[in-house]
Amino acid sequence: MSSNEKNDPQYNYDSFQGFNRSTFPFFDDNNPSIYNQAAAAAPLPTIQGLDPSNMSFADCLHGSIVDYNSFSRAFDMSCSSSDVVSPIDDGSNSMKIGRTADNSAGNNTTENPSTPNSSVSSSSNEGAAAEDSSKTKKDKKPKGSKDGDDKSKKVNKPTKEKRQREPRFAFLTKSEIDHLEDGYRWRKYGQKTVKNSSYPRSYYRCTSQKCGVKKRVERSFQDPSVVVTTYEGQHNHHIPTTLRGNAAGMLSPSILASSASMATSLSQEFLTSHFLPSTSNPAGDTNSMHYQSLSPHHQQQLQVPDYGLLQDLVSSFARKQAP
DNA sequence: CGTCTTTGACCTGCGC
DNA sequence: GCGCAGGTCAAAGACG
Repeated sequence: MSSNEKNDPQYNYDSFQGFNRSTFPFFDDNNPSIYNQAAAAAPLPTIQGLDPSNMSFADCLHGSIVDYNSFSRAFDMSCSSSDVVSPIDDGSNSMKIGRTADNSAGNNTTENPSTPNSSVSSSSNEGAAAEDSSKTKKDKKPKGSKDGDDKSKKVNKPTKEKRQREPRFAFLTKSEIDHLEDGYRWRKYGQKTVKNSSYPRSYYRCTSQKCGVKKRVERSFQDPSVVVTTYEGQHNHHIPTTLRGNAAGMLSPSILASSASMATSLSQEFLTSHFLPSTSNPAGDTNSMHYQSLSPHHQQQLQVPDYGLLQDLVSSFARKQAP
């Protein structure tokens, strides 16, 4: 955790990799859940450039379909205001994402080769780099070895190229479940305690080969009922069909439409989700991330599921979209 | 047996 | 340069 993150609640945030009505189940016109009904009480805006009927949350994560920026701009609802009080602005939950320097360097090393991020010019090389990186890492000394040479080998990667972060987006979810199903399969590869937080941060990686998407899951220190999920990178594959359980179908609009129970379950998880993207970065940094903050008004309402709040957010979005 | 989680060690980047 | 904190690795164990 860097001190600047403590001081700046608006963490650098990269381009928001997509959004659609299906991201929130109640955006799904076919979703019979009560949330959908509630949301239907007021017309929902159509997000520019999106086909709201044929995208899933996974599509959103896949991120190759839409212009993220349109949504990012749309949801830039409080970044410039003075009422920014992030529920994750306690330092404890802050990501180590204040790496604008890294990002601005425009280097490429690891991560998902499929990213459409135009800033990544050598995607193929990037993918290769990712594999090489993992190989070299695996070549490192066995645990417990004290050989200094091995230690140097462990860092057998290009040293001049700073690590480039994938586009990331985070959202808050009021849920008792830490690891929310999103349709993809994840392998947990690490867990760290976070400074000033009693809740650990878990690190997940997509289990699909050649898919370097990662995500971090942690609980908000200030509001333990809120799960902060941060995705990094974009999937270069479809949702696995061999998921255990029903995760693969949970986020498919068509299945949502045919399975009220699943839809309801999902809706509960996402009921109080708040996507907090922002493109307010004046430097146009494409590899940084802003954790958009909620206004006190919204924060207060975050305490309880409130359809009105969701509509509020949507309305705010609609206003932003209006010319 | 394959997959996933746990967990301590190690690496990296940043601020001082 | 040093220390801190975040991020990652990979062996070991758990689980189905």
